[in-house]
Amino acid sequence: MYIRNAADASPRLNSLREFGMTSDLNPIISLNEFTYRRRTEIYGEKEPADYVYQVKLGAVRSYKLLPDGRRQIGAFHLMGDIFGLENGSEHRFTAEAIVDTTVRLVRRQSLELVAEGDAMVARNLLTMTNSNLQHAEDHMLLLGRKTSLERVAAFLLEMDKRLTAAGIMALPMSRRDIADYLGLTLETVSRVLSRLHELGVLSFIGNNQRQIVLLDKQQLTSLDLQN
Amino acid sequence: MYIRNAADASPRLNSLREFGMTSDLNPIISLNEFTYRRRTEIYGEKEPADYVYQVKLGAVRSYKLLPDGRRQIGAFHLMGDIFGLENGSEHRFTAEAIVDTTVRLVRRQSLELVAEGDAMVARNLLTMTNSNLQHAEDHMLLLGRKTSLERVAAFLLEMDKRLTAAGIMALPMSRRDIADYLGLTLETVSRVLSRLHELGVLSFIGNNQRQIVLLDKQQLTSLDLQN
DNA sequence: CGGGGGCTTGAGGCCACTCAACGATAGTGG
DNA sequence: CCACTATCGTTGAGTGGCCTCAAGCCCCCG
Repeated sequence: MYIRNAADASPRLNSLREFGMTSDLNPIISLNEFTYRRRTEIYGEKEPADYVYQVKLGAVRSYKLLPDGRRQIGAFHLMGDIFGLENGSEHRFTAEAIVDTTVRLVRRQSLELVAEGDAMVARNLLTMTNSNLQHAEDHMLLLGRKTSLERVAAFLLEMDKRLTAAGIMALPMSRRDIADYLGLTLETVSRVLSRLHELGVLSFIGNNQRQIVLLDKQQLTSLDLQN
Repeated sequence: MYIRNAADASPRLNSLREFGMTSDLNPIISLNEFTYRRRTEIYGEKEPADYVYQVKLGAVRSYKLLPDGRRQIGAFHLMGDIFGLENGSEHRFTAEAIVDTTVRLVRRQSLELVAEGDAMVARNLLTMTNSNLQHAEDHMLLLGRKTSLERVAAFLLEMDKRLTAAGIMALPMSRRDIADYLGLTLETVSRVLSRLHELGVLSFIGNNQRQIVLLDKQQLTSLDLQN
């Protein structure tokens, strides 16, 4: 997918700061916003990585596909997360909006140009790449060696840290998304969640199966078998 | 593990170059060699990351352990590979010599100091971290979604690129290592290799089950279901 | 109100795991 | 040099955890 209408205009230094990609002496970089409707592609695997994105509102999934349709989601990007940052010139994942999502975007080239002259920015790039790496490393352990129960527990704890407000965790993603993130099937995810419900570890709000309250995080933690 | 006797001496600019971590104007960094016997730990998970390593001779496995002993190997480091490069101050894997292994090592601090002043070196650090990230991303797909046959095929092709000489691939690692890398059991790995042997895709040299000739890489590739 | 997507639950199956036996090899010590 | 032992690899039999297939419900949305 190519950016259709990034011809918005006025670059804002404020936003760049939020991007974590600026220090005081930088030239101004063009920075735009764009909104994607739910279930639309932001970029595809192997497309040129011309832009770097930050989620302003919404949620994004990054995944790889096998020829026969099997899907592995490598990460969910939530409010504030930066994604699409590749070193090579091509994206290594497909990125899709899970719900209607507004992103800020910067040309990769501008970013590189700034990084060239500003050690602080360059350092931020490295730090970000490194935290992506750490996440992937932890996820390899989960995918290679954990049971379905441990995977779901780890998922709930991860999401809890990232999107719980007022004790309620509002998941933007479907059971299938969770399954493809955890290397399971959607039925298995559903069964495990039911089991955790029966165990009194969590409970659902109203009839919405995506709004969850974690009643016993300690038990969840003990189920996960952390690192 | 801490470096016991890195009191060798003369820093060599040559080696630093090989390390890919120098350009012409750098100060000289102390660079030492050290040899680890097979099955000894080079560093442990959560130990301070004081050194960065390069395999001069031998092979290394990097892994995470769960409390009950389940192991996930994140990467094998072969001749020329650099490992132990973390952004944070702690190692995120345990690294062990698979066979007797000689490494070059640099203090992380020196490296950072040089990177500070030399954009070229800083760039190399980012590139290296990024290729580690790419490997981890591909491995997540393998661990989350591929069958045992596809995993072993992918493994063989990966190793073939890295350590085949004169048509013969001499694996330094055991079946258990391979299994823990691929998220399988050693028995499954052994069975799949036997099957590939029967299919005429590969053959073993002599009585050594670790020396393999790939007879039909094309078929292997089609078994892998690449990315 | 009709249709489709999302979630749950049940029944049955299969792929990889577990447990076990055995042979071969390499490393160790007398 | 040889016996001893641990490690490594293969193979078979049986099990089980997760997958597949299927049905049914609910909710949202057009």
